Amino acid sequence: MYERKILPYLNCGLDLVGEVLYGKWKLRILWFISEGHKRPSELQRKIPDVSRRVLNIQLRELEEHELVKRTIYPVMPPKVEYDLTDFGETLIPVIRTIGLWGDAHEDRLRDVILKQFPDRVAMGG
Amino acid sequence: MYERKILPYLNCGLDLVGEVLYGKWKLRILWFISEGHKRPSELQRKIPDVSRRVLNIQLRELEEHELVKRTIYPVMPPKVEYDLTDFGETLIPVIRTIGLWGDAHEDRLRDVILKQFPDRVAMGG
DNA sequence: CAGCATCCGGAAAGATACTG
DNA sequence: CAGTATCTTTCCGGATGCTG
Repeated sequence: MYERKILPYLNCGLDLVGEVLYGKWKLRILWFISEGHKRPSELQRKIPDVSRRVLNIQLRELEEHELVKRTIYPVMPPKVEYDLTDFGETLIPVIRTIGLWGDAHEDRLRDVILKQFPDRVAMGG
Repeated sequence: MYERKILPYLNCGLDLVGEVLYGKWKLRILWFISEGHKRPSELQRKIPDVSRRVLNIQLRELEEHELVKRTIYPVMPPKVEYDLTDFGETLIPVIRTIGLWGDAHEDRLRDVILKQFPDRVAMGG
């Protein structure tokens, strides 16, 4: 597990949110789990660009931040499911707001992001 | 200027937002600028934990993403002001939503974040 | 005051191989 | 299927010093 550096700057809600949402895939992970409990393999299928290792790390962090909870079924083969906690549920409207803005401005966002990489391809991952 | 790696995964609004908001201080920078145009030195006074170099870099990125615009006054000593663009303005309600959630859950957030660092101090930056 | 150049430490994320 | 351990790359963010 990575250890984030000391955080003396956490003096406003914005920074605190930034802390728990820090991580390249967390928004999408939370979003998918919000659809209903998900198994790790499902999440990876939904987010194929993330490696299993990083997926696990970010799930662990979300778990430590009490946004998701993990249920382990003692069966063979192993089965694990992730759900949102009640706390995590409260975050979903926020993520939804973010996603809606992103969707509403998708074309422009793609433009301004990709103009930095004129030689690179965006889609087709 | 940093160059982010190739981005084949940008296939939903959530990812796109993550891309333009990626950066430790961008939420707060945008938030402060949304109060009205700000000079770099003002921003640094408001966010003392950020170095001038990083502040400039993130301002540049926000500028490239067309969320803020920079006005240079040809005077001596130099004077520069940052404002939100119209595009940037549309993001403010989103940031506000994020901040409100963070404020509403400030205590709990501080708990879950800091329990990872039992030996460290949170405030007083 | 505004901003850039250079150097640098360390965290985030990726690749691979392995265990239960 | 779920998860960890190790190694490596990328690159974010910080410190300092210089220019206009």
